Amino acid sequence: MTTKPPSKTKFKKNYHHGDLPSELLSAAEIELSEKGLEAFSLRSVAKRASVSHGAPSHHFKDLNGLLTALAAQGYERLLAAQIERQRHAKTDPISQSIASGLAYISFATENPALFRLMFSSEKPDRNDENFARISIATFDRLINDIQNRLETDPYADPDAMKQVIASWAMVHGLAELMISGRTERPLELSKMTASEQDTILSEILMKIIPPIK
Amino acid sequence: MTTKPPSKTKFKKNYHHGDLPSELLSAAEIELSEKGLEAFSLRSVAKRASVSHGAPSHHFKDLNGLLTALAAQGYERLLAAQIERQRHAKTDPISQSIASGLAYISFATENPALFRLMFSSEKPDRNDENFARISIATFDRLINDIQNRLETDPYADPDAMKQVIASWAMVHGLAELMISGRTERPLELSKMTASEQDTILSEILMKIIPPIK
DNA sequence: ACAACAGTCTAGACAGTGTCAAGACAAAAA
DNA sequence: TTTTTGTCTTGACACTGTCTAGACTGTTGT
Repeated sequence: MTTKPPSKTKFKKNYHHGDLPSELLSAAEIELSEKGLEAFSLRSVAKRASVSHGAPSHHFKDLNGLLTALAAQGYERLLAAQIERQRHAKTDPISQSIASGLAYISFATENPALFRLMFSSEKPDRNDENFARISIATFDRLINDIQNRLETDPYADPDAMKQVIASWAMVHGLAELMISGRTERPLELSKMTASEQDTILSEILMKIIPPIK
Repeated sequence: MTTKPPSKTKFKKNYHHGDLPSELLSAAEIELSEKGLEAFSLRSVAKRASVSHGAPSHHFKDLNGLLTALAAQGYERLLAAQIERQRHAKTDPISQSIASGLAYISFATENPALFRLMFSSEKPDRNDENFARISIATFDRLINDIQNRLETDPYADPDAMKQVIASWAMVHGLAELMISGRTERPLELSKMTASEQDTILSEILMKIIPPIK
């Protein structure tokens, strides 16, 4: 079983050093996507990173601490995906909103366990500085998109804020229903190509775009 | 500690009998709402029902088996709450739809852990007969509501089906965002009375109602 | 009436979990 | 070189879900 040499050589990985924190994070992400949130285990993560079960505690306070960091990293990727998708979309406000929504949904369907960790779990510590900052940034970006579309500041105009919440709820709910398999029966998205799916999803999302004002 | 008499008397609860299954279910529901889904434990449920840790297995296959039954029971209550709320609402199709949505949201905020178990967890067995039947019934009721509103059959009219999904996603997403505390900062619902909240929520839900056709 | 049975619950064991304390080890600082 | 600091391992603890064997109760069959 001990195929690994005694690591006497300085070339070998290391005793410390090797950036264990980020190694643990990527191991955790793989574990999360393979086993799902509810079967996620800190000890498996440590094992996957070829490290003892007690090692993670020196870099993350807790199991929840690691999950908090993982979730924060997820928000960064979600945000990046939205920006990237908007870059390739038309520049009018509606196209930009749709692009953002489609990216949100893609992120959810491609990383369902991570998405649940970010939005539907009580495990991440919402008071964590990093987590709070980045998750609020996601919301602020949404506010900004809608502000461009409606040409009013949602924080000043209550009806605009309702539109913001409605839009977010719509996108978020659609993502949740999709990753829990509830749209498959009525929509049969799995029988379509990716671009056909985008078309359908865009049409659904358009339902929340107010008619020409 | 053993304040309980040896239960030699036939009056005392029992050895068997006493409808342990339903006693376990209600104990489970209390545990679920007190500790949350992620800290839920089968052994605590057994303890709360004053029964040994092995007892539940004779009535529910699994931990997941018990949670499946609990979730199914949740769907029944959700459906009942919607029907009840619609009974007290105006009879026009739009008021009926809004009433159904508000009941959905109330259910979620009053039973957040149960709601998550029903919709955002992989623990319940979706192939369970009872679970599948009742969860589909919930969706069918939604279909029916929208059918009344649009006067077309969503299964025949793709655009109507998109409207169905959009409406469901909206309500579901709003519920999810609320129970994860994400609407508090923008809406400050906790500072309002229940009826004020209903007004705001209704206005948000109205955003998905298509304009007079 | 008594015996056999089926249903119900208990009790103990097992592997797995997260967390904590004590120690071993390597690299940097003195 | 010695000390100190940061890093990781190891073992223990209480807890989890599941399985097995057995004890007890109530019913059925004769």
